[in-house]
Amino acid sequence: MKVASFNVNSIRARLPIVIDWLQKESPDILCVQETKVVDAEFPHAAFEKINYYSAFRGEKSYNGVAILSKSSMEDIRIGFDDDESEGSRIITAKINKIRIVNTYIPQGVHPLLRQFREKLAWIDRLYGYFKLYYQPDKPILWLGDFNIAPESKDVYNPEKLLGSIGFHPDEHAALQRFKEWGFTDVFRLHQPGPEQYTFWDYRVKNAIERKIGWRVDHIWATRPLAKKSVKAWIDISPRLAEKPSDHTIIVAEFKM
DNA sequence: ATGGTCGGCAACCGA
Repeated sequence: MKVASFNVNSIRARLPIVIDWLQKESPDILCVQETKVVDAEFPHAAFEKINYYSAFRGEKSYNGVAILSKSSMEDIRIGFDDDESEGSRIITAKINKIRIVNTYIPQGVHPLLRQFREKLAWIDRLYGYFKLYYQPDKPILWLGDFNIAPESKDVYNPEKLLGSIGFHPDEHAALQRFKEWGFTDVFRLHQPGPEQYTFWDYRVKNAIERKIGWRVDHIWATRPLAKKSVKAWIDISPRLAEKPSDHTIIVAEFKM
C-alpha cells in the first residue's frame, strides 16, 4: 500500500500536476489540502477518469481537503463529530479497513495572535476526537499539512526559529500528546537525516538550493500500521514543475 | 535579510 499527502495550494491550479503524479506513481491513496474550491466545482470527474474515487469538502478561496483513493471509501466523515464547520480542514474515510484521517491544521499566523491560540485549540480538539472515536491498537493513518515542524532537524535554522509559528514549544507539546497516545512519525522512521523538507517559502529566493525549508507535511500511523511501513520519501517534483507548488509530496509504503 | 511570491479574486487575505 502506497499513500501520500500533498498541499496543492489550489486543486484547480495544480490539477495537471496531481493527475500526472497519480498516473506516474499510482498511489493507493493521496490526501490533498488547500483545494480552495467549493464542492460543486471540485474536479472529481478528472479523477474518476483515471480510476480514482474522491471525497472532498471545500469552501471559496480558503482551505479545503480531499481524499483520492483507488479503492472505494466507507464511512466518510467531514469535520469533527456532527460539526461540519471544520470540514474544510478535516476529512476522514475508511479504506480497506484502515481509517484515513486527512487534516489541514490552521497555520496560526504568529504566536502572539489569537489565531495561534486557535491553532492550539484546534489541535486539542483533534486530540479529543482521536481519543473519543479511535483506538491506537487499530490501523489509523493520519496525513496532512500539520503546519508544524516537530524537531530541530525539521527546520533550516532551529536556533533562530524556535518560538516562531510552526516551530514553537507549545506546538511541539501539542504534537507530543499524539505520539504518547500511539502515533508514529512514519517518515522519520525511515528517514532519520536532516534537511528533509516538504515546504519552501515562495518568497525566499533560491530556497531549495539554500536549503531554507521546513518539514511540516506528515504521515503518521498507529503502531499496528507503522510496523508494516517499509519506506518513506519526499517527492519534490511539484516544486520543480512549470507551475511550482510551495509544498512537495510526502509518500510512504506499507507491506500489507 | 524584517522583504520577498503565490492563488483566489477583485482589495487585499492567507500562507
